[in-house]
Amino acid sequence: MEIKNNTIIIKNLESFNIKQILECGQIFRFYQQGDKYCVFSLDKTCEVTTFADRVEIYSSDIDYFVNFFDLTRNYETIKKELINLPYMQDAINFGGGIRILNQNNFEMIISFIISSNNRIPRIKAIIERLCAKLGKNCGNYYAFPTLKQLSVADEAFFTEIGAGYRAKYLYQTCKKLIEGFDINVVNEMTGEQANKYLQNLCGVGSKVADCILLFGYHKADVFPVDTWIKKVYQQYFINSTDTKQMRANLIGTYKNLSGYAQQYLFYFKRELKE
DNA sequence: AACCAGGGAAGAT
DNA sequence: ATCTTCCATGGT
Repeated sequence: MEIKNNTIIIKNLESFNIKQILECGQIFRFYQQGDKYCVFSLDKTCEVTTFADRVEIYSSDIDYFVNFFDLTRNYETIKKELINLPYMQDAINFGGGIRILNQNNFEMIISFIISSNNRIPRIKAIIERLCAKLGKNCGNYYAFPTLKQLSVADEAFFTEIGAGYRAKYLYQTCKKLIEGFDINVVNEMTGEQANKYLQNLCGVGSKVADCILLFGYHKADVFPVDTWIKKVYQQYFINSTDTKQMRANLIGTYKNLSGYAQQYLFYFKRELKE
């Protein structure tokens, strides 16, 4: 990786594929424009362009996006450790350019409450309306609203932006955060403790908690079990419907690299649907 | 334990 | 073309 002016240049394309990174289920605020991707996080944005020999990330906040794209972590090491574990060979061959983004914990909490029992295009649309209504105008896009900006929203507001029956979850959770529920103590917890702790928020069950922990706190000892992971598990492991057992067995299998394994498996299964 | 609560995509008929 | 299912969580 090198940095020139307002551009990060990445030459190791083996562990950086922007399509894979954006489409493995961890982020909702991005779109493709011709040969480049526009990506948004809080009030920041960047443009990612892939060339034959390099990727360029253009932004006025270079430091933010070095961390955001997790560029100081060695994914070769992670893949080498995982490749010998069950079903990782095909998944890593297919999606070896995946990285786990370092996203903002508050943005992840709100976004993944919206994600529950929902599909990606609709999740993206709800979040866009949320930003447009309450977020700072940053010129050609809107920032993700701050907690303070969200404090004016009532349940009807969340219904208006199309959140459906999640409206009351969002309202309740914002209220709890405004009242001082601490989302930073999670950093000091194990995945297991943090999963329980986040379930104190309305609309956050075990799966949503794991997504928040993996994408908002980079906790890799969790395993979000969604419908695609259930398919993987039933096909390759045991034909069971017990989600808790699946999660425990998968974490038992992939240990402290569970979060990475989940992303490789999710992307592999969701893209191939086989 | 079994059901329902937006809404829209995907699957089934 | 139209009907049914699916999706995570919380509440009944």
